[in-house]
Amino acid sequence: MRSPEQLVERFRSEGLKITPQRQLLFSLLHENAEHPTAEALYTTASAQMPGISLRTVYQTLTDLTEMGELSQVTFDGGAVRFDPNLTDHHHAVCNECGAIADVSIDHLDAVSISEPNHFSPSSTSVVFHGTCARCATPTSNLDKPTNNQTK
Amino acid sequence: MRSPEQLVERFRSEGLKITPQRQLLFSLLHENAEHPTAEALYTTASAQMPGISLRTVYQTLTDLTEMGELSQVTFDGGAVRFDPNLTDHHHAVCNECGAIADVSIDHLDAVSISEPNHFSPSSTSVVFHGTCARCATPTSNLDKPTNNQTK
DNA sequence: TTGCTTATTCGCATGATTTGCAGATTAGGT
DNA sequence: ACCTAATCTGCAAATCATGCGAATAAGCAA
Repeated sequence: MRSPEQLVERFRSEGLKITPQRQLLFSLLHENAEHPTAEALYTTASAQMPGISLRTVYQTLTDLTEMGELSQVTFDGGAVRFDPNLTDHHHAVCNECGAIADVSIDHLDAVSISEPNHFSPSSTSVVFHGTCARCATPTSNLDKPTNNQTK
Repeated sequence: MRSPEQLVERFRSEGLKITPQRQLLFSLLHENAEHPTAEALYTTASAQMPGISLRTVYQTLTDLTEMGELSQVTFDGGAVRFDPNLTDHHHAVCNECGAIADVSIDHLDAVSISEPNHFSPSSTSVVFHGTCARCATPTSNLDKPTNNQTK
């Protein structure tokens, strides 16, 4: 996703309005690597802007997604998560705390479908499930995030 | 998933009852490569057993999943799909018709997470999006399945 | 600044999927 | 045939997401 400033430009150039709600969401999403759900963003946004509607959060997220500024990902049937990282990347989901990390992958080009399924892939997504560094460390079980997993 | 006969044995040995509803679902799932949703199974089951409850379908699918006889997969935020194929495999989703095919993957062992994310993967899942053979063939646009995609 | 036009916001209703619950039913053993 | 626990079923309810219309406000023009 572009910077809030660039998004403002883009919205203006497309005749869309710059509302405080949108500006807040732009900033909350900017370089956000937490893959938040709409609800999570709504909670955060509400703290800074009491009264903002969950409907508006969904609307803005949908708009940004349609504009290609945001991508949506879902894991294990939970709620949709929003990812402002538009670079080619994949995900690692922690089985313990549910945290989702962006990961780059080596040698993905070597991967191919075995048998002749006559399927032409236009995109490939890889999801790792496992234990994240924080949960793997027995020491300092303090500051561990609670399980964010939806399912 | 094991054969209906083997499942009957397993259920019996665990003190579970062999009901006609369960037997029907065993047979509908056996070697089913369509990755059906609970609703789809309910529709098919209802044709053969009018009156069967959607709740029972969900219950049985959940039971089989907990027994490790079935796995659940979701793509693009749609409804959960059930997969009786317990072998190590991955999926190809058609952007046109939404069909989901099981695929085996070559050289997956070569894939690794780039940077030191200190993440220990316990499992890896790969999903290809693209065009399936049937939708790629301009001829015989007859017998094409309608779009099954949930989203 | 004032006013106008129309995009946006907001709240509520609705839809889709899934699970909880409790009473009715039935499989399987005695 | 009878008992008892497992199962089935229907309905309520939870969760997540979208449609809709009325109220609001951004951006432009005068």
